[in-house]
Amino acid sequence: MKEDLISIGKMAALNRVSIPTLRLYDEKGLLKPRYTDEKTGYRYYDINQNARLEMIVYMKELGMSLSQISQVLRKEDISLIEELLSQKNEQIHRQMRQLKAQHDAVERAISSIERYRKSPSRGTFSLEYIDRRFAWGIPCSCNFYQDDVHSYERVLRELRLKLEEEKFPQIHSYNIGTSILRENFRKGRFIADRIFIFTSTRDQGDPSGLQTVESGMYACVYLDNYDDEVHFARLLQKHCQEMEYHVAGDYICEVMTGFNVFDNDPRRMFLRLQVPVTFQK
Amino acid sequence: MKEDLISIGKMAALNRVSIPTLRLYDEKGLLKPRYTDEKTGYRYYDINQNARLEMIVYMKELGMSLSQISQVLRKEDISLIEELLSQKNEQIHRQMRQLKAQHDAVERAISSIERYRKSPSRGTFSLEYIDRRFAWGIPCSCNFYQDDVHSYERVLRELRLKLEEEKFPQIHSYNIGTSILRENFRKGRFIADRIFIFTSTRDQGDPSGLQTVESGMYACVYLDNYDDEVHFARLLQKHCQEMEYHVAGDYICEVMTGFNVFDNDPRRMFLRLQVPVTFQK
DNA sequence: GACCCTCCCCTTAGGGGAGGGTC
DNA sequence: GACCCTCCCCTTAGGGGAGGGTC
Repeated sequence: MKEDLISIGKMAALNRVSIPTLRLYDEKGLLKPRYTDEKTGYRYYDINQNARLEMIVYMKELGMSLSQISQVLRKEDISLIEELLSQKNEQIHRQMRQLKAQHDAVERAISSIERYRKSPSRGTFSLEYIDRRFAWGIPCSCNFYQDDVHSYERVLRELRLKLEEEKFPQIHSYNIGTSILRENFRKGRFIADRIFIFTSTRDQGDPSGLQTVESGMYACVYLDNYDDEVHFARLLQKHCQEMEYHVAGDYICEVMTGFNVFDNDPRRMFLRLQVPVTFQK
Repeated sequence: MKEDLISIGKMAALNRVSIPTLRLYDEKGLLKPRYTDEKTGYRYYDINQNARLEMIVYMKELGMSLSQISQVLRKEDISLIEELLSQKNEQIHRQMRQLKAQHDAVERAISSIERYRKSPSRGTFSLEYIDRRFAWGIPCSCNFYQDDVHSYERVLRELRLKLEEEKFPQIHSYNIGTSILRENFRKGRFIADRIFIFTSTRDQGDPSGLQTVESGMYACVYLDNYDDEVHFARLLQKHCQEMEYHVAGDYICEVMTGFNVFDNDPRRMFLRLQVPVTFQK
């Protein structure tokens, strides 16, 4: 009988677990040594306890927590295992979706930084083809072009609140845009129309308010400070006149990156002002 | 100036984080309040600190740890962010692979339990078509049919050790098999040949020793205790003779489930003894 | 009265000691 | 001399108090 008993070190080596792990399992009641010396406190395991330890290791591989494992071992109920495994399966699916969303967000962040690196200098005009985008947003509750300096941030907070209600994941990783209606822009009236995020794909359950921003040629100007938006928007408008571009849609101010760690000035951002244009042939 | 300062509660509500979170960020130096009253300890934030808090929340969404975030914020180095994001991307891929493996293991466990529920009673003979399987294993270092009672477990441990060296994931979730060469089985000589795991797919990097177990008709018998293997293997052999099956390959003893929590007897398992057969037409 | 403060304890699954006995 | 013991502290990112001051 006695020769079947093995020390904690042997038991640990046999099953490739650590000694502290076995002590923890003893404490939690997951695996009590067959015999514990009352005087010395030495733990002695029966070699047949390997099977139980293997079960524990197996269930841990399945991603079960120690308390779940201990439940299963106490009740010896196969239905309970099945239930826990089904739950586990759902949890894994949730984690996968989350990981996928996180991956997308990281990818967005990386290309956003890359784009920032290669951004043209302040005041550069461009004429670019921009692919179709999708936008989700709300009307601006106040005109931040006129109101006080914090009104833009209030509007932004309203948007974020709505996004959270709609359960958008990673809400900080989308480009933000604000628009001015075509007619207002053409006449130099700065009246904020909508605020929204751009999302290139429509995979997140397609919240009802998703709008399409059509592809096309856009006249753009780049800048790096929010305070200069109005000034450069006027220059953009003049630029369109000079180049004889026909303004074909609403003006958009797009924040190209959420990253502005390198500067503590919150008004400093990487912006692209843009307006869709067509040409007389 | 003063009217821009807001209390911790306001700051928390504005950014939808908790008050303890803000206290933690203060302590860790991630976000120090603009002003802290020396007498009362009250924290007062500047409304412009929202931007920094948003950055922190954003980086957390990307899955970065607080210490990484604090690094980034201290150094204000965009290359560091890019590096961390690339690392993060790799980490996400690792986690995805791991999650996938865990999912497969859980699925295996669930169908294994389902199969156990529907298993025929002890001693039932069957003639089944078994699809092609893959096996990875080692020769048995001793003949556990003859040696002492623990020799099977020693051989099993050797297998597990090798599996770990080969970096098999979730090594407890595969069915285990042991084989006897065809000639030995036919002549009633119980000499253990190989011990291995069955893996239905060959997706895990295809370790070199992977062998194919061909599909075909198998004569089988089910039982629930390891100690009865030899007895039922002989019955299986006799059964083949009676039914005029031609034994066409090696005998295999397959452990159908890793789950034996419902019984503390380690020799109690759900087994299917099997041998491939052909027929005289 | 609502808000804020500083402790302090709690959560997972162990790892890494120190200081002291035991095979 | 190698092995084992019991504390005790440490890791993440906060959450939930208690007990006591503050807007």
